[in-house]
Amino acid sequence: MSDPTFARPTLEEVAARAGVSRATVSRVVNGSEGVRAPLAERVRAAVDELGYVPNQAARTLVTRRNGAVAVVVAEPETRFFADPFFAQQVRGISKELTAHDNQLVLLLTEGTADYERVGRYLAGGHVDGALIFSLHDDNSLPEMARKAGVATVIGGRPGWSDSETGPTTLYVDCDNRGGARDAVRHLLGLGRRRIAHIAGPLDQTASIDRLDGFRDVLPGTDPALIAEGDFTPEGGARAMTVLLERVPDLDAVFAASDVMASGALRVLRRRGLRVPEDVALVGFDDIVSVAEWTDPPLTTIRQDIEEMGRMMARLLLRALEPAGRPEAPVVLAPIVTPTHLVVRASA
Amino acid sequence: MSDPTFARPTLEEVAARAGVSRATVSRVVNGSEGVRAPLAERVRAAVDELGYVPNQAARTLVTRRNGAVAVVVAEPETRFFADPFFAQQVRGISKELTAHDNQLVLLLTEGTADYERVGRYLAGGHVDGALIFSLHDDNSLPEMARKAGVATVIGGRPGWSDSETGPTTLYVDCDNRGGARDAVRHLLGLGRRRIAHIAGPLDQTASIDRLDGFRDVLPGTDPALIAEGDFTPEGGARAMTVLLERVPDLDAVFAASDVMASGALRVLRRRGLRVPEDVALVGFDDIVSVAEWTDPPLTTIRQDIEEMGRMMARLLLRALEPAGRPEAPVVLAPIVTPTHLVVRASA
DNA sequence: GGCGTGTGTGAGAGCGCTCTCTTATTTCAC
DNA sequence: GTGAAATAAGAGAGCGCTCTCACACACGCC
Repeated sequence: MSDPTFARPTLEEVAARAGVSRATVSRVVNGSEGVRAPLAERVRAAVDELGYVPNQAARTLVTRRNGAVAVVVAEPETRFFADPFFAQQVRGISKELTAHDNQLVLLLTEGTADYERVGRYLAGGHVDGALIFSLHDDNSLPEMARKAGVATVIGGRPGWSDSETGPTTLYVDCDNRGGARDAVRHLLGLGRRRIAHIAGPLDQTASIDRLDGFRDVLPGTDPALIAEGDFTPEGGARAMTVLLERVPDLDAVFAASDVMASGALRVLRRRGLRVPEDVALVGFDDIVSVAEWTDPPLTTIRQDIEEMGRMMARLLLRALEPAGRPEAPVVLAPIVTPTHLVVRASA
Repeated sequence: MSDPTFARPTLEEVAARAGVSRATVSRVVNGSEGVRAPLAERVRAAVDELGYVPNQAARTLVTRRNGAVAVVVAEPETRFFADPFFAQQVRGISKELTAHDNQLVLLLTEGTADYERVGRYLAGGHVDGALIFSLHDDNSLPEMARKAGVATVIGGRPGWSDSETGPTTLYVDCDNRGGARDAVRHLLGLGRRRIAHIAGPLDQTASIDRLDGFRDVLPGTDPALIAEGDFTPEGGARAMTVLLERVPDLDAVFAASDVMASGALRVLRRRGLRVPEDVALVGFDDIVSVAEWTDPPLTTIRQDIEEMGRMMARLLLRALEPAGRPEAPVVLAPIVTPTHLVVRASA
């Protein structure tokens, strides 16, 4: 199958065929200046005839650039796959990366046992940079990347302060807190007064920030109106059940994700509660395949997930650029994207 | 960020520190025989002290092995991400690959324009093998891999015959046809007599095989009872709508995927039809996050998707092994895994 | 026509590793 | 104790590429 005698042409052979030196072929292949047109043409012809493709390993060995970026997902269990959120983000990353001729190396970890493997991989110089989704308040993965001298951008605001990890930890996140405020204000505007919150796991900054936004608008909310979920439909359902037990007359729910909102919706319907008449429901994320397809469709806080993935990739690529060009100093700073309310039928 | 002065130790430096030659260090690092214990110990100590990690590019340059496998997903649009099916499969692949110290390079294509890029990448010798999900009846991607001399395993039975692509096209698929037969027989056993089928897109072999299984049990079925979906909830809903228009008194539906079944379920409920009392519904795949969470939970045909991913990786890795060892000839053949009926509440 | 100046091309080192081949050392039979 | 066989360690070439530097050759100036 993988034919060991499968000989790819080398630079040397192309050079011989075109009657020039290796250096000249290299120049043409890499598009650098200073090769006279007719010569360049002859080289290109030789490249085509031989079907020459540069050997990346050899190139990497000397340039110390891989043209590859690792996407590290630290998710002990199924969440990476269950949640369309990651999927969309990876898609954005993939698009941006391939647009700049970079490859995406996917590193999934199952529990902290895999961290060492990831660390070794990053240190091995396989990739130029890393995009890390380090959920749960744990900075060991970014720390490894730092030690390995690999540029890093984190998905989501990290839960640790900068002083721990050096000057600037780059990350891309949406305005979770502001979005949550908008959600709650919308419910308030609808005349709802007993508003509950289904939070995400509170070891993640996204969950914390959304809860903080909720509290910004409704300070001093009865703790009975807040239940913690886990960003799964099941978790949303469980949290909804708990909330209804504690506060049977609640008239609105702000769920910290669409996926949890969909779980909550099932419970509400099973209890015979009408949405939005009896209970208004707002989600978060605007994951179309979820929010538009619940019954009724979800009012939610939209964040452009795919674009955030793109931004992560772009930020990393910029961090990777050689320092030069002082006339256009590269600004490297975390990015926080705006959110906005999308009103559908559920609230 | 990515510190250019970040100097990783080389073999040479480790050798100097341990007071041995480069070759000896290499032997120790690669675990080959013939280094006396005390020396090996000294080398290991030097490796640890210096934090030496082999440079993969240099290694690849001489061994012609990358320790990386490409996962190519040819899906013009959102399906890769919308459908948990791929996600689970990738997870299985990832597990198996990392267990054998191989990396997963994810290559997503958006339309055929990207094919060329993928072809170039495969030809560039970046990866040892490729796992291709080439949906739609199109063999240009596997063909590219073959031309590039890259070992390949396809996800799902390819739609072309072997004569087109040489001796053996390796693939892993489940017994779609047999599973479909089981589904329909189950409905028949429940006393249903007007059984409809929501098929997947019929340019994919999985859809065709499932339809064939349906027809095996119910030959000569009225074409009005068969509608084509697209493996999305929306498509399932549309197909269900069409079927109800054409055959208002149907009493059972076999959907070619759980995701489509969930769309169909919504339509049924909206029409006031009870499941399973009025219409029995069977899905396919047993995607837990879908099948267990519909209302009622779906009866479906289970295939072990993650395990299939593992098998793909394992098969590829075996194909990659050096030819040697005639005493244990490596058998390389497509794999078809069994399916089985999982009875829940919907039928 | 000699000399700088600039531009285009070639020669060659070297990236970090593996692996073959050679040399040094040990082991054991006689 | 000697020599052959077995084993351990080292020397060095070379994987395919980039990139610096030296060189060749054109041009315009005095």
